[in-house]
Amino acid sequence: MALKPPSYLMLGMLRMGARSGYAIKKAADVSTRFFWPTSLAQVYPELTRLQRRGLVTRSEDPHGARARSAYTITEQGESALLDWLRSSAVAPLQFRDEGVLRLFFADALPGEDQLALVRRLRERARAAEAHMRSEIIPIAEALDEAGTRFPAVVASLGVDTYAYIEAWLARLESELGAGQRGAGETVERIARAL
Amino acid sequence: MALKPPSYLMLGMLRMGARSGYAIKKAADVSTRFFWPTSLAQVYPELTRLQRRGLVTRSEDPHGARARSAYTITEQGESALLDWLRSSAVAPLQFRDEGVLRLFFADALPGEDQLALVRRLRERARAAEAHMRSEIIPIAEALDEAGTRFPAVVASLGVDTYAYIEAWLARLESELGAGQRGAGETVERIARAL
DNA sequence: GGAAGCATGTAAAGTGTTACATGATTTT
DNA sequence: AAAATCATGTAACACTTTACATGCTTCC
Repeated sequence: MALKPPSYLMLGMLRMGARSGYAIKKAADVSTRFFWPTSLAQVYPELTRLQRRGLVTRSEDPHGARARSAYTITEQGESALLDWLRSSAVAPLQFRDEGVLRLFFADALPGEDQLALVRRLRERARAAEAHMRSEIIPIAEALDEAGTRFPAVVASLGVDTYAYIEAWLARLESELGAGQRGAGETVERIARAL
Repeated sequence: MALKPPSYLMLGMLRMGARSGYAIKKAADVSTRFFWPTSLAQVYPELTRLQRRGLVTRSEDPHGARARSAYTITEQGESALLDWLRSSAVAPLQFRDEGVLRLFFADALPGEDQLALVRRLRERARAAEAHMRSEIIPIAEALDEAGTRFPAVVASLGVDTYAYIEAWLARLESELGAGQRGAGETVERIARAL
C-alpha cells in the first residue's frame, strides 16, 4: 500500500532532526499544524509501520529509567520522501471549513445576525494570523537562519493569506453594516477595492 | 448527540430548495464543494438520521417506475439550522493540504526541483481559481439575482483567495528562479511587494 | 513535595471515502 | 441502440479524534 501524507510528515520531521514520536508531534504543533494537524495517536502506530517497511530504524534511547525510542530515517526512507516531493501528482486544492459553510447559508438569517457571523469569522481569521505571527513565525525564522528556508516560506504564505482573508471580511462587514444594498453590488465593490 | 456540519449542509440545501438526496449532492458539487465536499454515501444515511429526529420529513415521489424520495425541512429542522448559524462557537480556522505540506519539506530537494514544485502548486491554484470562476460563480450569481446572496459572497471569497495565493506563488517562483539568495530575504521581498 | 511537562502507547467511537450494486429515464 | 445521467443505497475499508492509562523527570 502506498504511503500517505501523514507518513511523509513523519519522514520529513525525522529528516529535519526530530528523534522521537513525541518530538515529531511537538514539531508539528509549531509548524505544520495549520495545514496538516497531527495527533499522537497517529504518530506511534505510523512510526511502527514505517519501521516494518524499512523506511526508519528504531533504537532504544532511555533517559534515566524512562524508556524512549529514537528513530532515524533510512536511505530508503529518504528516497521515498524525495520521490513524493518530486512527484507530479498534487492533490487538488480544497479545504473543509465550518465557518465558510455557515457563511454560505447566511441568507437564512436576519441582517443583524449576518453581520455578527461575519464579525466572528473575521475575528477568527485575525486570531489565526496573530497566533501564527507570534508562535510559528519566530521558530520558522530561526530555522531559516540555520539554512532551512521553506518552513519560513510556508509560514509567511499562511500569515499573508489569513491577513488577506481578514481584510476581505472586514470589507464585507462594512458593506453589510452600511445598510441593505444589492448583493451583487456588494461583491463587486469588494473585488474592485482590493 | 449533537448535529455535525454535514447535517447542517443537508438542512441548508433542503431549505434552499433541493428535494432529493441526489439533488443535495449535485448542489454541493457546484457550490460548497471547495470548502465542504460531500459524497453520496454520506447523504443518504444522514437524511435518514435527520428524519428519525424529526428535522426533515420524507415522502415518496416516484418518477415513472423509478423510485424517488422527496425530503422537506421541518420547523424543528429550520430552527436547528438557525441556531447553528447564530451560535458563537466557530471551529478554529485550519485546513489540510498535501501541497503545502510538500512545500514545507522542500529544503530536501535541489533548487531546480524546488522550482518545479512551486510551479505545480501555482498551476494548481490557477486551475482551482479558473474552475470556480467558470463553473461556480455563474451559478452563484444566478442565485444572487434571485435574492440569495451569500453563495455569491462565498464564491467571490474563494476566487479572490485563490488568486491571491497564485500571485504569491508566482512571486516566490520568480525569486527562486532568479538564483540563490538568502531565504529570509526572499520572504521579506515578497511581503513588501504585495 | 507538588506541578508541569516528557514520553509512550491502547481502545473505542466516530467520520469519511471508495467501490460495489442496481436499474430507470433521457438524450444523442 | 447506446451512452449519459438520474437515483438510491450497501459494504468494506481507511482515517482521525478523544479518552484512557501509565509512569518518569525536571522545575519551582
